[in-house]
Amino acid sequence: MTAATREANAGEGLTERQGAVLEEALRLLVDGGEKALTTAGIARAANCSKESLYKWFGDRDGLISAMIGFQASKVRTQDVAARKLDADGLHGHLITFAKDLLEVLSGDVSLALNRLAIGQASRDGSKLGHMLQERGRRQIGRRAAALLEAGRKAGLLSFDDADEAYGALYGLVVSDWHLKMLLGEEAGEMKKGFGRKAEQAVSAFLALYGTKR
Amino acid sequence: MTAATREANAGEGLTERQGAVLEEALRLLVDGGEKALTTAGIARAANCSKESLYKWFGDRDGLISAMIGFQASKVRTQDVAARKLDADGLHGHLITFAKDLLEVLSGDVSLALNRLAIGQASRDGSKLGHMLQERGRRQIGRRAAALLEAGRKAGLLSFDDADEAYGALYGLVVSDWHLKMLLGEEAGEMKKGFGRKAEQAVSAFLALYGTKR
DNA sequence: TGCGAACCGTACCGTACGGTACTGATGGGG
DNA sequence: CCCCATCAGTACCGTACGGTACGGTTCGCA
Repeated sequence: MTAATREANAGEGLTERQGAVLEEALRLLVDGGEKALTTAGIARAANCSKESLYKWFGDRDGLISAMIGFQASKVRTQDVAARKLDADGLHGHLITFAKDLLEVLSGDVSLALNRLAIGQASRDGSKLGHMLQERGRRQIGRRAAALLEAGRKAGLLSFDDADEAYGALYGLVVSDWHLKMLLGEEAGEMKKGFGRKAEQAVSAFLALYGTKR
Repeated sequence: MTAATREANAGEGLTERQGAVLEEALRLLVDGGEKALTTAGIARAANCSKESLYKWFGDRDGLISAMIGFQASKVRTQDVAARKLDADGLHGHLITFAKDLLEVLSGDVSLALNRLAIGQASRDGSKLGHMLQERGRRQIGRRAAALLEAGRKAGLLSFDDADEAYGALYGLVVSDWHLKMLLGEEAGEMKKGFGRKAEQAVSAFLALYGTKR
């Protein structure tokens, strides 16, 4: 809301100390959920004063926004090397992308932040929700778009609407696993199936959008 | 937790009055999110006393469980008529199923209950999450499984693992729309695209698992 | 008519949270 | 050596919630 919030949203301009505080806040959130994310708890866990929290981040919403921005700034998605692709290369890149996507979505920090944003979606006009999608999904979406476009340029993929193709890939890879994990299904048990799931999804995607047959 | 909770979970044994109270509680939840779901607020909105709430439902968790059971008991999924299927019939049933799935997932009561269960997933051992999946998703999943099995028996579909095929169908239909809506994306704007989305998804699914080509 | 159960409305209690104010300690710059 | 900014720690305030207790009312039933 205030200057402090705006500065936090920029993702930069954060003291190392402030980053450490946000790190501790994320740990609290992961361990105990939204209920554990109290200002007093953060101050206690991070050995700082509540007054400093309010000076740095404005209010609780600003602090949460800063947490999202801070976490997003740590996850940098490297663009795929834009070399020419053959069929095996595309297949491999798609597999890697699918595994990375499942890995990111099943990360406990990602799950905790998504739960937090979803819980607040009704009362804050989905400000956090938009932020999460802009900062998190947009990144991995761009990576996928670049990969799909490279596949099309190499004559390996055929689609009219890139968004539609990406939607199909995302759905085939993720299905309802994300929701199940958000609802509390043990992520540890599911991670063992990620490899098989990724291969099945990529095979299906290539059957739908691949030119080789 | 207590006898009251168990009775509520059974979905039956609810007085008409109690059903009306749960209806009002659901309305509060839809309108104002979890924060608006206070015992005092429910009592005020439903013109009942807090004491009655605690007598009927035990505690707040029991009341929420009763809300989930109550809502699930209202949504009865009619099994598909088990007549013999031709290709057009299967296609039509799949389209209907896809539209119904999108319609259910985008309903405001469904979204509100999913948000509530996700928000509590960290602190209640995912009790509500399991209940939501058992009572809600399981129903529509069974309907889909019956439809897919009928398609296979009619020689129109070919798959080894029914769960895998259902996962692909679900992913193609829903993609990331559910998450976007949970995060606060305006559901009204998206509903216009449901028809096209359903057709695309069913076409893709039939391209993957259909025997006719 | 009298009785008891169910229930509404409300007052009440303990607790915990968000946010503010104050005190004392530390440390760097003139 | 002093001054001032920063920050930790804590006490504090108002509020709101979950849960309980109690008085008053309605209604079914003998």
